[in-house]
Amino acid sequence: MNKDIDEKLKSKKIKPTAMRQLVLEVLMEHKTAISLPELEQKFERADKSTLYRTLKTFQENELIHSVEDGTGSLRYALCDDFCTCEPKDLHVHFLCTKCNKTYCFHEMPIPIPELPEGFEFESANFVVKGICANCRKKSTKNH
Amino acid sequence: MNKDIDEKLKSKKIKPTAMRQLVLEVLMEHKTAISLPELEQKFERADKSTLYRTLKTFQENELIHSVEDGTGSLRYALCDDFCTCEPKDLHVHFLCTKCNKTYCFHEMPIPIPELPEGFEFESANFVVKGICANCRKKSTKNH
DNA sequence: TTATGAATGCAATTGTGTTGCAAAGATTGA
DNA sequence: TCAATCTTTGCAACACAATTGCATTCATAA
Repeated sequence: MNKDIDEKLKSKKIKPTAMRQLVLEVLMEHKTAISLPELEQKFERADKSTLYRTLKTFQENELIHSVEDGTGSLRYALCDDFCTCEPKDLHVHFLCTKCNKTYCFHEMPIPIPELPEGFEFESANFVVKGICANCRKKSTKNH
Repeated sequence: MNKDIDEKLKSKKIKPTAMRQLVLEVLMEHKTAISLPELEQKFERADKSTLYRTLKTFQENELIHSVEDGTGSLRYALCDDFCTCEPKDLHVHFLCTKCNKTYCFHEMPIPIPELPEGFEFESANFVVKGICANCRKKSTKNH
């Protein structure tokens, strides 16, 4: 079993069960944010609620964050190493309307707008939609 | 029946049926964005799928826009008079985590970030979460 | 008036998220 | 080492929003 995985779990104080190791492995291999149903399909035979609770645990311990990308299902992605899921760690996400993948733009912080009098900021969800670089390339290749 | 309502429908080329007049009336009275289940509750006896299709029609004809506010259900709100639901008309929405209302900040356009090479912008959904002015007032009153 | 298309109402289905509960597994203290 | 306890997992069931099929009703135009 990959050493990286156990260390990542340990650093977030998550008990490294076999299931959690497997889920984290999938999350690390997957370059884009993944939904619960998608995660389910990555396993031959795994229980939905176990995966669900695994993701919840990961999220509570700030190993992953979730994105409401408007596809109807929440998507989850690994946090950066020093992410503590505070406003400073919020970043833009990009949903490709062609391949339906959701990218984390970790290096692109969400701009915090000046709110009207009396409104108090807590968090934000910023999803840009369009065509990703990969799909763009494909669509212009045979042209 | 309110003259405003018929004119609004007419200007968007929507046939003014009784149902549509009623739904638009509710949308105009409601100051915040409303979801399909919420809309359903505004009527004694109205069919879900009719309301659903009414909202779809309104949206296709750019009378209303939808927000994915992360509450699990899409919310709909009236567009500004000259809105054509293009990128220029995109604006920030605010979800109050206390009263669960979603506000349109029509005067606050969504900042369009510089995307990485090859990514193409189409649309965006920007939802700020926090405490709204109304809830803030309430919570500091008896203090 | 009749033929046509649009709108509505009802029932059923899909898909995602969530919970209850019992079994299995891990941990701790005697 | 064993028993008691807590955690995790697997299965079943449920809640809820969104969506579709189909028959009926309604509006419109020939």
